Amino acid sequence: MNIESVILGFLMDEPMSGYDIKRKFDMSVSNFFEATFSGIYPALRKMESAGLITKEVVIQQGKPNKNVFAITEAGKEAFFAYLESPSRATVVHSDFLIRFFFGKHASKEQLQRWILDERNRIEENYRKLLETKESVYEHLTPFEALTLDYGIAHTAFSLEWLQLLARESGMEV
Amino acid sequence: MNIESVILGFLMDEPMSGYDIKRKFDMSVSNFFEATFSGIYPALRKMESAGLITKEVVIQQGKPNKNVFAITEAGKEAFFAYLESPSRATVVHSDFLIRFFFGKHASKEQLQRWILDERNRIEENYRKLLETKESVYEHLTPFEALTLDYGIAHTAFSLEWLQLLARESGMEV
DNA sequence: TGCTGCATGTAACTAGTTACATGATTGT
DNA sequence: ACAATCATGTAACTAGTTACATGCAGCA
Repeated sequence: MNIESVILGFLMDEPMSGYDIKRKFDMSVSNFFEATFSGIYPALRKMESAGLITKEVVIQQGKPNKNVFAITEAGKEAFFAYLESPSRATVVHSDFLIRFFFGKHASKEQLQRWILDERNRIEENYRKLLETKESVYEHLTPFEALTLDYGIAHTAFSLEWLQLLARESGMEV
Repeated sequence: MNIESVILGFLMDEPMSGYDIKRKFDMSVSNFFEATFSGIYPALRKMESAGLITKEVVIQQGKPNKNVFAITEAGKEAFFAYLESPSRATVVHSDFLIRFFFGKHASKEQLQRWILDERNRIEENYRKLLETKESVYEHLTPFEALTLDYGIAHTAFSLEWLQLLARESGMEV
């Protein structure tokens, strides 16, 4: 999976602007695939050149104009080709776990800071996911809803383990 | 965290060759940071130029010679500077969850394949982690042992959820 | 007066991956 | 005969990130 496949997946439902796409990323798959504007805009341009999507400029009043992209037949084929391609293993990059692994070289203050920062990040994510669930859950496909639930369960799991790691490494929690 | 910081962390304990370092990656932090030879060797070269490590050629009988790298004072400082630097959020890249999210566009056969492949990967990882635990657990620092236990618990969690996702999306499991 | 939201993009860089390339030894 | 282990590396590429750059509308 790369950013292009995911954008094509979004455009399977409805045409969107780069800005819409960014919001869609943040509200749906950001827990297992993050995207930035600097990744999205060049990707859209490239996909337009390749004939996978078409651009239409929409004039708005009181807001900047926007480029709305729609998927083409070639784009749909590319998306289905992605679904057919062999799936790849999940990749995790955890700075927290790397640091914790080397914990014997760290001061108690450093350890405490890492745990606190990580907890804050996870808790914020947890709140965000619950909020998303409340606001859009009934409009989701069963698959989308399940990935959201998975995200919530995963966050809860991480939080519990973080607490365990804190306790076991002598932090007062 | 980048590959250099992790290599420095390994070399804090003992000098190692690129090959040793690769094995160390695979046996310890591969669940939250993967590395390949093509990443390790250039990194070692760069770190040697920067004076963070020194190289010593060790002649072996019946085996190729190896370049053994040891951390320098400057290297230790760089490692401690890493530990002091602000920690970064965990990044997950899950092809499986992206595909599952777009499940409404997939055939039952595709879904089944994705779930099966993912299960095989997780189960293999689970076996690997248990094996690692059996063979080296007593030689680990408490921090290393805890990250290993976390990995095992996390794998179990993923497996349970995978089963749930399979059931909920109409797969016979 | 300043912040947030809407909206788009480029330039320079970094950090990796994939594929290629080699070769001896040990075990099955 | 073949695979696995030990051992090192380069070249070309990809896929992103960070920082920079702009500007209007609406709200407080």
